[in-house]
Amino acid sequence: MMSSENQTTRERILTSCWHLLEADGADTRMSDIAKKAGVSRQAVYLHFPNRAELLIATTRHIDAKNNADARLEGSRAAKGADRLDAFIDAWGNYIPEIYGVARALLAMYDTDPEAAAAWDERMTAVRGGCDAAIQALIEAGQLTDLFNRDRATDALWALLSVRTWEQLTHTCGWPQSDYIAHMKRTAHAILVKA
Amino acid sequence: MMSSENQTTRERILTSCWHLLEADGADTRMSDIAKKAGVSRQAVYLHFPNRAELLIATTRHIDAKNNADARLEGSRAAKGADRLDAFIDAWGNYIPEIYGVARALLAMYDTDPEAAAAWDERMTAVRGGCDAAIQALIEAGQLTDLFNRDRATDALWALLSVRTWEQLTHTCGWPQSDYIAHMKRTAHAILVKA
DNA sequence: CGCAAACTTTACACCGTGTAAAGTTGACAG
DNA sequence: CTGTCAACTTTACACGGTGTAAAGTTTGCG
Repeated sequence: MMSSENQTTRERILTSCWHLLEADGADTRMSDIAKKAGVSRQAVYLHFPNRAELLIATTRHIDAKNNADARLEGSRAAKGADRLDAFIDAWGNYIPEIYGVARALLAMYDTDPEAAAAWDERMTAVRGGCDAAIQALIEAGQLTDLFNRDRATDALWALLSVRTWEQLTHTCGWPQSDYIAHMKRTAHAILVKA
Repeated sequence: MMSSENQTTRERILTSCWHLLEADGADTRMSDIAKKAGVSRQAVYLHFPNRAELLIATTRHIDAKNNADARLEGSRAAKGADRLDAFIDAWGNYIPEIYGVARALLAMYDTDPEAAAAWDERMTAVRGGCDAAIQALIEAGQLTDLFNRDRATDALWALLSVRTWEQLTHTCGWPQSDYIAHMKRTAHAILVKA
């Protein structure tokens, strides 16, 4: 059934989508993507049922290309506050990679339930990473008394949101390295026992 | 020219828009607003040239109803870290008031330049408030050495963003008072000299 | 009476998404 | 060399929301 040929076109659509979202922004149209992939607009619908699913598939494609799981699991060895830092490094430096698609998905969050569900799923996974980092702090006896586990996870999760990254790096123009440093400092200041 | 009658209809549209955005969310249509105001959809266009301008006018209307300026200027008397707290109280407790319109405006940020400009203008004003609070810290010799004035303002601004408020109170379900307390604690932890 | 402002009603252009279906192309199986 | 099947193209269209256009209605008022 020609799976290698099929993959090639499908992949061309995915990477076109990816690159357009990175460059042109969240309002990229189906026809733009098709054009860039060198394919008719209808052909896109042969591979993806709708815009939301295309975007979702694109995130998965990016994850695969970036070994996302490996990058985000790399922090497992570290203990206590070191693990917190490792997680901030891993996730904080992964945000730029997915930012384009994230923006597009967020833009349709209010109108498209499928897009909302896809985004929520991803963010839940990130929250899982936050929780693991907090758990490591607890095990090392380093978590402030001011938070229980849930609240500490919420606080870290909010701190590391894509929108906060967007504001500091894009709106305020902070270099990525400054963003990472600031997040580590802030996370320590609010979460780690003195 | 019947300015009181005119105002009445215009105001009915504005408050309808306001309440619908608070209840139904950011995807409220022009026709919904018209219906709620007891007026034809076309009549809305007699008062506002387009959706963006209606939303902008609605924020101004809300500001007027809430004495926004007074609330946000109330912190002027306080000095140093007290002023920081006063600003967090004022702005943090004002966010819920404008959240509905903010969401709608943000939703069209990517597609409508007018909406983007209006939002940016408002957020610049908030940044001004952040800057004044940081300035108060500097004057009291209480700002950490780790930040210069600009960076400290950026950090506070990002911390107090509408989206972070949204995530903590809506997604995580924090009570408003917990949000305020957490923001004060965090702002102190990262900005105020020990 | 007659004008004018505020509004209604009807109609339509525009855009982007998604559906539907008939036509083209090329590989490969018998 | 022929028939078939999958991948893709082309054309056409329905839908929903925004915004424009223009003719009609109501009401107050000089």
